[in-house]
Amino acid sequence: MEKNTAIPEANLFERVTRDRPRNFDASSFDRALLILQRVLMERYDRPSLVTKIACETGAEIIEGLRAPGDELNSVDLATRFKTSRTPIRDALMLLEKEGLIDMLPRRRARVATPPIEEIGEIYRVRAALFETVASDVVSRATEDDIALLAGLIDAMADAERRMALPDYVWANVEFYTALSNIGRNRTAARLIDSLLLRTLPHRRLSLSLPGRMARSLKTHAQILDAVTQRDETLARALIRSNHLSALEALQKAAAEGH
Amino acid sequence: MEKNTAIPEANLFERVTRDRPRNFDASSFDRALLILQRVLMERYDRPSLVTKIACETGAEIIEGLRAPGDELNSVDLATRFKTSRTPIRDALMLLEKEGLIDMLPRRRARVATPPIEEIGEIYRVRAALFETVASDVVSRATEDDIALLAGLIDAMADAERRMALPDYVWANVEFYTALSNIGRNRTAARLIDSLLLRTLPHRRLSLSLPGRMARSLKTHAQILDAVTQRDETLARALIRSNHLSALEALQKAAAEGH
DNA sequence: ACACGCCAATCTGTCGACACTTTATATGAA
DNA sequence: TTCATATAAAGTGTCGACAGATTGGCGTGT
Repeated sequence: MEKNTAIPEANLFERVTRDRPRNFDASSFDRALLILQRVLMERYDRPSLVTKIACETGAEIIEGLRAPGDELNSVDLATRFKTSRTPIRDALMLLEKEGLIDMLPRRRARVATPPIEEIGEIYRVRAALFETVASDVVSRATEDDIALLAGLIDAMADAERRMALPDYVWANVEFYTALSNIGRNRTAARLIDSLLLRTLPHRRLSLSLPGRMARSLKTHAQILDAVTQRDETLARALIRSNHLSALEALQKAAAEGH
Repeated sequence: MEKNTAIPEANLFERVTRDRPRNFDASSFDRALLILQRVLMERYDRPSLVTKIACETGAEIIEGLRAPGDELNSVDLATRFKTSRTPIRDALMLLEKEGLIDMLPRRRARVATPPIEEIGEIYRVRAALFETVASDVVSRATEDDIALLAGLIDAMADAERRMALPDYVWANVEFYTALSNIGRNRTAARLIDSLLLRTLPHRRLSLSLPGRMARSLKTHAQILDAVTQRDETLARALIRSNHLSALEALQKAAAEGH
């Protein structure tokens, strides 16, 4: 965030999107935006100013454009989005509720730096939620649903072949989203999405370990099989297994790499 | 930060608490306040104006002082709490995130009226979360923890003997809170609390069915036994069973009674 | 009596302002 | 130099105001 103590020539802030770094992945950013819209707007259609700001800023966090610990200055944001600080404040409160930022009273908001054990909790809670979703999916999935899931597995396999990490991640997210939809449990889906948000900033770490992507793909294909064969127990076990290995990979990568 | 420019005859709103109905249960209200503080403040100590308003208003909803569908007028609230509308708005956004009220843009906030199937989702999701907590509890509970749980079971039994429905509910909540603490999974505990909030307004309906309280008590005693004997599978099954029977009772009561 | 549409009153979202706090900078002592 | 302190700069929470949207009542026509 540029201090820019000089007079803020309005033209500098003409566009809402900030200057993006060289390796900025626009399509990945848009995916992040989409998820955020789903989580933040909940009750569909509420294209308010506040949610727009929250989505944009949240996507910047998820995409790593803002690093953990970075400050979120409400007056800078206000000038950037050309509004007053009131909507900014509301948007930041939304992001805090989603665990993407921390707000302490009278202090600037900061991009969240979740302790490692919280990450573990998130994965385990998400696994538990997804197990119940899986039960519903197994009992309700239609032929069309299964075809849809199969298509997403193909997309994941394609990304894996190309070793395209961001593509794989988002195809994976789509797969889980599809499961959530098939399960028809809106409450569970909302919580799962919310938890997903908090783990997305770390996704690179988790999947970058050698062989992790291939293993993940294999497990997901097995999940699809289990659903197809209406094997609830197996589906649940696979979902749990995948979450726990993802967590394990993440912890390992965090321990050695970064 | 008293501006004090307000009208001097503000004496009418001197106390923040509104006029309570004849059957107002102050101790129950305080219990509700406590839970709300835990959920809304998350990061401990943040006794801001906003959270205070949110807790007070949320407790009014939980205690049934505001019926589902009731309007929450921000200017009325502002005069009542002797502040401007800005903190009121923030507080209402907090309550919306907890599912206690619905806010549509440009429309007045209303006390939430969750559809029956959402209640079902909440119970099932909560059951899933508590099952994972139960696993942790079984493996980590110390002798002291078990003694604490036993004490809470006694309190529940006492309330059941006296047929004191509110006392039973809050003892029950304390029991679950104790389990959450023993489980040491803050993420799960936070979500469980949040889901609890949404079901509390309906608690009377669920427990008022004849025999329901006795059955609930029995199940909880069994849960304690399972924890004592480190029987994870049984503990999980009992927790799930209790949630599902509570849901069933609620649906039945809703179908016939109200 | 009812439906429809206009009007006034009310309420919401946003704004700029202000007092107080936190953070950064400059100053001085060891 | 380094540390502590004072002072300036910047930021946050809250306020009152305003424009536009929403609500509910009133009259008109059928």
